[in-house]
Amino acid sequence: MDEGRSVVKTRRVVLSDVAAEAGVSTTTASYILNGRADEMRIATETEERVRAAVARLGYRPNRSARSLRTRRTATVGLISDQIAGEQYGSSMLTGASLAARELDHVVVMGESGGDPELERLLIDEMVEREVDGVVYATRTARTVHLPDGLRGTRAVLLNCEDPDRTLPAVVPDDEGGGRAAASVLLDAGVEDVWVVGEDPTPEATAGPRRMWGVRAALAARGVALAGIVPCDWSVNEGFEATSRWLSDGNRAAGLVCMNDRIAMGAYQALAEAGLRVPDDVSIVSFDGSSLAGWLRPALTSVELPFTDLGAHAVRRLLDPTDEGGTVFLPMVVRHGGSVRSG
Amino acid sequence: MDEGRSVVKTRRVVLSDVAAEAGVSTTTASYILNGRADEMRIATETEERVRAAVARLGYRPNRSARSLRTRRTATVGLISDQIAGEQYGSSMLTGASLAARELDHVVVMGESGGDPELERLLIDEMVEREVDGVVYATRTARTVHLPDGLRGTRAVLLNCEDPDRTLPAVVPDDEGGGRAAASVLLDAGVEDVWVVGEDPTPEATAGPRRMWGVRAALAARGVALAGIVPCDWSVNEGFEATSRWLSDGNRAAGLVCMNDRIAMGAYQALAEAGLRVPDDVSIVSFDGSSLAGWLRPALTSVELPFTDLGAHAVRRLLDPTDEGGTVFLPMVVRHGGSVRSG
DNA sequence: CGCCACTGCTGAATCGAATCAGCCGCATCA
DNA sequence: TGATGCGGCTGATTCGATTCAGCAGTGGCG
Repeated sequence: MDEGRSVVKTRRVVLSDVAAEAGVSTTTASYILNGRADEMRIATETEERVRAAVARLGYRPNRSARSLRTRRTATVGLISDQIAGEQYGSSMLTGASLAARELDHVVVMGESGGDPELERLLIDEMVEREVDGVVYATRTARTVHLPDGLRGTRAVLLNCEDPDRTLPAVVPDDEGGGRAAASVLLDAGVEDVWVVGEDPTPEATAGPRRMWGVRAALAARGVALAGIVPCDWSVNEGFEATSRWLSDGNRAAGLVCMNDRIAMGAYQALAEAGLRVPDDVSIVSFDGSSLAGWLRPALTSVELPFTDLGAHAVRRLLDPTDEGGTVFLPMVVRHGGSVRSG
Repeated sequence: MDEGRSVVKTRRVVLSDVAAEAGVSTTTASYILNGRADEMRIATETEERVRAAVARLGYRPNRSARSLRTRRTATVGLISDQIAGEQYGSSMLTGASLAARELDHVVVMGESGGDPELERLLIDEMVEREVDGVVYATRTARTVHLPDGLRGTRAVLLNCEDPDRTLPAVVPDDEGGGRAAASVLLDAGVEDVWVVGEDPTPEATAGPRRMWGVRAALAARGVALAGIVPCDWSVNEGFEATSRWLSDGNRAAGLVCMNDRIAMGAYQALAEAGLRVPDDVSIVSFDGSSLAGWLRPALTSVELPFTDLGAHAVRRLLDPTDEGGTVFLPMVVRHGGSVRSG
C-alpha cells in the first residue's frame, strides 16, 4: 500500500506484506489464515485486522512456498488408461474435477492409453510432483493390480478393484443394475428374457455382476433366463450376433443387452428382420449413455453413474478416515420407450 | 549412501545429497542438472560424477522448491466448459495431456460446466497456482471473449477464437472440411445436394465455415446448393427436420449433415420413409465420431481432429516464439458406406 | 614482474510460507 | 513476595532448489 505504489511493476503481494499492513508478524498472519487463530488464542480484533489487510491487498498465498514447507500440494493425480478420450466414461473426469474443487484441490490428469511404459512415466511424474494422492481409473470396470509406483502413495481405484478388494475402490453396482434391468422387463410382464453380450475378458467385472443381478431378479420371480447370446460389446458385434441368433430361428419377448452399443446393434438386426421395438421385442441395456437417447425408440438403460464415481473417488482419496474396500454406487434405470408397457 | 543407511525412515534424496556424494557443491550439481554445464564450463569428468551420483541415489528434484525459486511450475491449466464429460471432444484432453508430457509438463484440468462463476474460480485457482499457461477450450467451435482473469496469463484458445482473431487459437479447418464433404458427393456424381442443420447460435463458427466450404466446392464445379434444412444439431432434431422435409415432398440425391448426430436422425427419417442409404440418398457429415462407425451403413464423415487440436494448443502455449493468431487444423474424410459409389 | 583472462568451481542469499520455541505482561495463588 | 499460568504475540529457522557474485589457480603477454 505504501512502498508499492511508486513501483511500476507491481510485485506480488506476499504474506509479510499482509502482516505489515495489519501491524502483526507473519507468524500471526499465517496462523490466522490457516484457521489456527483459536488454537493460538489470537484476539478477534487482530484477526479482523489481518483479514481486512488480506482483502485490501488482494493477497493470494504462494502454493509452491506452502507446498515446499508442508509437503502437501493440494493436488490429486488422475491416471487412466483411456477415460479422457473416451465416449462417455470421461464424465468421471468431470466428477473428479468438481469434487476436487470442493475440497480446494486440483486434478492433474494423465492418460496412458494403455501403454504400461507411459503409465510408469506418468506415475513417476505425479509422485515426483508430490500429489496428495492418485486416482487410478480404468475405462472398463475390471480387476487390476495397483502399479508398483503407487505403492507408497495414497491411491483410490476408480471403476476397477484390486484382486483382494482391500484397496479403496469405487465402482458401479453392476449387480444391482442387473437386478434393476431384469425387473423392468418382469414388471412389464416380459418373462421370456435373453441376455446379449457375455463378457469377453476374464478380469472384467461388469458383465458377470450384471449377469448375477439379472439371474437373481429372475429367480426371485421364479423365472429362468431363456438364454445367452455371446458377443463382444460393440455395435457391430451386437448386430452380427443378434442377426445370427434371429436367423437361427430364435425369438424372445425381452432382451437384456450388456451395453448400449450392443443394444444399438440389436435394434439394427431386429429392424432388418422386420421386428419392432418394443412391440415385438422389449430391450433393456446398460450404460445410460446419450446413445440410448438417440435411438428410436429411446432405449431404456441402466445408467452408469460416471460423474458420481469420479467425485466419490476423489472424496475418498482426500478423506483421511477412509477405511479402504470397495464402494458400490447405485445404477438407476433411465426409462426410454424400448420396453412394452404393462 | 552412508549416513542414510542406518536411518529407518529413508529421507528423501535432495540435491545436496547428490552434491556430497559427488564431492561438489550444490551449485555445481544444480548447473549440471539444468543443462548449464557447458555454459558454466564444468569439466566433463565432474559432470559424469554428478550424473552417476544422481543415478546411484535415485535423486528426483523437488518441484515445489524449484517452482518457488523460478516461478515456473511446469504445469499447464486446461479450462473448459464441458469437454471433459463430453461425447468425444474429450479427445482434446488426451491430446493436451500427451503433448504436455512430451514437453515435461503436466495438465491441470478444470471444467466449469458453462457456469461463469465456477469458471472464474477455476481461473483464479490456476493463476494462483502459477500455471505456466492456460488452454481455454470450448466444446463447440465458436467465438469467445477471453475471461478477464486470464488477461495477465499466457493463454491459447482451443476450439474457439477471440473476436479479433489475434490471440493464439487452434481450431479445425471447417471450411476445408466443408469443401471435402461436398467433394465426396460431387466425386460420386451427386449434384443434387441439400445441407441439413443450420447453425443455431450467432457466435458458433463451425456451421458457417462448413457452409462456405460446401458452397465453394459446389460452385467450383458449377453446381448450386439445392437447399438447406434448418435444424439444431441433435439426433432428434435431425430426425424431425428431415421427416418434415420429406413429408413436404422434398427429395435429394445427397445430404450434407452438419454433424454425425443430425446424420443419425436423417438415417432414421429416411428409413421410416422407406428410403435407403446410399442407394436413394448419399450422406456425408461432420465429426467423424465413433457414432459414424456405428450406423448402418457406416457414415462417411469429415473428422474433427480433436486429439491434434489439444496437442497443438499445448505446444503453442509452451512455445515462446508463438506469434498468436488462429491455426486451422485439417479435417480429413473418414469413408464409410453412406455415399453411393461412382 | 605485474597484470589480465580464463577455467572450474563455490558461498551465501533468495523464493514465500509454516512452525518451533519463547517472550512479555498480567493475574492468581500460597 | 515469588512462583506459576495463561493470553497474545513474535523471531528465527526450515523446506530444497536456483543463481549472483566471486575466488583460487594457471598460463600468456608485454
